[in-house]
Amino acid sequence: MNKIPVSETVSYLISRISKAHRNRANELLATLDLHAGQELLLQQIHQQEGITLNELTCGMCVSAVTVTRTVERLEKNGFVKKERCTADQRSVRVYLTEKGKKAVENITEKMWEELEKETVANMTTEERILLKRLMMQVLKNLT
Amino acid sequence: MNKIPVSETVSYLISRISKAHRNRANELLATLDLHAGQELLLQQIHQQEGITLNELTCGMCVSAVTVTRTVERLEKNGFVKKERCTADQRSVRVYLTEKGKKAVENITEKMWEELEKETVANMTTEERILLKRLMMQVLKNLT
DNA sequence: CATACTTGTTTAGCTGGCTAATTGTTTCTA
DNA sequence: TAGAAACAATTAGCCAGCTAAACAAGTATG
Repeated sequence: MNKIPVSETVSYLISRISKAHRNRANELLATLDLHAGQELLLQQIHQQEGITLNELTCGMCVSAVTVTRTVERLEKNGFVKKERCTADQRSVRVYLTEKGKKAVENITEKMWEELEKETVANMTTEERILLKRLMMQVLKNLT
Repeated sequence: MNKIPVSETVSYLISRISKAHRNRANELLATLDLHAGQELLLQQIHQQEGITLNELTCGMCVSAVTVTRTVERLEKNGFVKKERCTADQRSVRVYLTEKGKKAVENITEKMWEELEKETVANMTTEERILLKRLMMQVLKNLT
C-alpha cells in the first residue's frame, strides 16, 4: 500500500466529521434543553420503558459510568424517573416522565430530521444509499 | 420525503461510528501516552513549528479553550514547549520537544495506519475512493 | 450454612469538548 | 495622545466519555 497523507484517509475524515456533526447536534438539542449523547438514551428508554441501566449500557456502546451519570442528570432535569427493581434489588429501572415523552417526539422532529437533511445535502438518492451501505461496513469493522 | 427510522439515517451512523472510532483511536494512542484529540494538535504543530495557539484554534475546528488546556497538558507531559511571542506579547508559540517529534512519527505509524486499515477493511479500492468522496461532501455540508 | 464468585451500580479521578466572562496587549481613531 | 475597539489567551464551570476501584445484592458451591 502506498503511503497516503493522513489528511486523505477515511479515518481523518471520520475525526473531522465527528466534531462537526456533534457540534451541530448540540446546537439543535440546545433548543430542547438537552446535550448530545442524551438523545440516544432518551430514545432507548422510549423504546423500552422500565429498561435497566445495565441494559442501557449494553445497547448503547457506552460505559456503565456514563449511563449512571447521564440518567442522574436527566432525572434532575425532569426527563426521566428512576426506580429500584423490586425483583432484583441491584437493578435500577428508568421511565420517561411526561416531559421526557414530549422531548423524545421533539428529538426526532427538531434534531434528527434537520440534521439528516443537512448531512446528506447535495447528494443523489443513489449516493445516499451507497454512503449508508459503506458506513455500515465501517461500523461493523470498528465494533 | 418518507419517514425513515432514525437508526437508518446517515446521522445515526455517524454518531455510532464516531464513538467506535474514537474508542479505537484511544486504545492505539494509549500505547504512546496520548489521548484522542492530542494527536491532531501534535501533527499540526509538527507541520508548523512555532505555531500560535490562535492559529491552532483556527486550523483545528476546536475552541480556543480546548487548545489552551490541551497544550498545557502536552507541555506537562513533555511533548511540547510554550513560549511568549516576542513581537506580539499576546500570542503564545508552541514547539515540539524531542519527545514530541518522536511521538509524531509514532502517531502515523502506530495509529493512523492501523486505524485506517481496520476502518476500511473488507472494501474494494473503488469503494474506498467513493466513500472518501461522499464523506468529503458530508464534511463540507456540516461546516 | 457460610464463604466465594458474579453482577449491577456507584464513586473518584482523569480526558476532550463547549460557552461566558476576564485579563492583558495591540491597534485604531477621535 | 488618550480612550475605545479588537484580539489572544486564560479562568471558571458545565457537558460526555473513559478506567479503576468500591459497594451491595444475588447466586453458586464446598
